Amino acid sequence: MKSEPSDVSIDDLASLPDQTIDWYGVRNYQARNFMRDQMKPGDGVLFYHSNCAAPGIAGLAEVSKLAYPDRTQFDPEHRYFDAKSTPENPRWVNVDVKLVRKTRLLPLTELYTYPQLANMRTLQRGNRLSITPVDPGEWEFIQTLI
DNA sequence: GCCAACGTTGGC
DNA sequence: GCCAACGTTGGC
Repeated sequence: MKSEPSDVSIDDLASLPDQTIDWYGVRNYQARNFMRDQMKPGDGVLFYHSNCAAPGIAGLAEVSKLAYPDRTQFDPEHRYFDAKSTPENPRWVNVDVKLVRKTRLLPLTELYTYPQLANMRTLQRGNRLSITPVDPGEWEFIQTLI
């Protein structure tokens, strides 16, 4: 799961109550569907810093709550407000994510060097999704790097 | 700041 | 339903 550290960094997550955040702001249907349909409490999460000087995996986290309506879509003052969404028929959802532990920064440039990760979805050319599945083999390999 | 890639919008 | 225009993502 990608987060811009200028918005929410791994250290920000560590300082939050219960070290947990609602993963608000996803406004892409594919990424939303991953949260809605594939993610359940206890699932492992790679917390990734994107759009920053040192992009890469910054920590391990886990899903701590099933997907539910994203609070920010209903708030007209919020940058993620969606006028077409209603509480009766919400368009956007998010899961909650809880920190497991901060890791060393595993840079994107390093991830690209491992043949074991050659097919990792988030590393594929042109991928822009902020949330992508990680294969079990990729997950296990990454555990050995951090 | 550039730009490739790709998603969304809206006229027709 | 097509597709041009536009917006966003995110590495570099």
